[in-house]
Amino acid sequence: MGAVFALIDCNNFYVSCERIFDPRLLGRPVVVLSNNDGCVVARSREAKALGIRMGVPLFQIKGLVETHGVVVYSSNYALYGDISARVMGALREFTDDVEVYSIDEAFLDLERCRPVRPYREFGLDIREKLLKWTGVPVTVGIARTKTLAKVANHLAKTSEKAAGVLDLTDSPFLEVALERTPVEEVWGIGPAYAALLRARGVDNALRLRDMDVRAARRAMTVVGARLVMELRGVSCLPLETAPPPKKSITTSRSFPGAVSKYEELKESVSVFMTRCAEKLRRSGLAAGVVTVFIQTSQFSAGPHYSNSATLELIYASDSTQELLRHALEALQRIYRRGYEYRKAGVMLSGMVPAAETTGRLFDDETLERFRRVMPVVDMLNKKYGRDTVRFAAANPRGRWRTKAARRSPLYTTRLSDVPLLK
DNA sequence: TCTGGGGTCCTAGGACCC
DNA sequence: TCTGGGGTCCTAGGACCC
Repeated sequence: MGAVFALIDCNNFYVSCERIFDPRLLGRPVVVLSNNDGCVVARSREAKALGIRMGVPLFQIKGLVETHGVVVYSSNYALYGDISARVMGALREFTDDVEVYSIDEAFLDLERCRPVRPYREFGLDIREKLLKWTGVPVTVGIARTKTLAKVANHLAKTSEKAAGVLDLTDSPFLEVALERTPVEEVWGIGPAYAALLRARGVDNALRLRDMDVRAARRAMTVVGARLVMELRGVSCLPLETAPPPKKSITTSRSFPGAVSKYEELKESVSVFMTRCAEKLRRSGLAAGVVTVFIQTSQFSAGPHYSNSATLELIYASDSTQELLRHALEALQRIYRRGYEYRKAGVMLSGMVPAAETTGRLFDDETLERFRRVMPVVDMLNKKYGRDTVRFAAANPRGRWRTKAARRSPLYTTRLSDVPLLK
């Protein structure tokens, strides 16, 4: 018998994280904003009920926020990342076969959980224990393929009767479930494919399942063909318990206001490169390609400019110092005076395992010093806090710094922010 | 009138995910 | 005034090579 997939999805994850530490938020409309306090990226059930849509800019719902006392938070990724790790850790109490799919979702193979109880019972157990252990409410969808588990999860969220768990394995309800799932809700169908499918009368998951596979392939590449098979119960997407190595690492930010000066862009790009290099070393990788991009606002009326420069390194590196030099060279190439920049970013690619970096022809003493300094910097910053030791160019307090006016305390990751019991 | 053919690599763009 | 960030995969088409 094949796998039985359970998709565990945290409900309104960012909002749920905030609620753990401030129970007064229970029952109230709460939203969490994207970087720079720009758009809504998470909504409590009450906020959804007010008609606040995903991705809407904050300034467009100001009226609603005031009238209904919506509680607004800046995003607090340190907190969400930490809670996510706890949730995933809790899931591993049930089985080692956990695929961490995103910050708030995981797939499990229930066939490999012992003892095998009725799947629904198992799902209810997971739900109850996760709530008790982590404070995060979750929804569980169970089916014979990942795509069907997604469908089950989606339905479980909206059905009272499901009580947070829906098992569609060998279910007489399967066809009804598919029929009730609008085509755009299917995993892998975005706006473009949805429009294309609807134009052909394929408006729900059942019709998509019964679509000719070759037609699906023509319209949506092999991804679409695979998707149709998955809806038919033929598993094409296996559980991936070990994450594949990263192919690229990006750090980019929008600025809260216009940035025109080269010096300020240089500061921001230096900080972005520092963050990228930190992530790189944490993954045990070195990068052979550095890309820097800068752009003006896509919404402003003024003159637009957007450009990027990519540099290929002779030797892949994981040293902030070295990568920084290349990033600033790239920035110089694309910087033009007289524009109001609103966003910049750095991307690393061409990854190789750090341990396998090519030996250099002139492996001199200076280079060896470079190589030794980064682990020390990482260690100090881990112990005493980010940017305790940094390169002079990377000033994290510049005017370009991301706005986060309503961020909750770093409850779980900064000692001085840990809640006190009184 | 006819103007080689086939393989590989790279890139840009488009689609999707959370 | 104010509009996020970080990823992946697939394909077509051009460059290049023999």
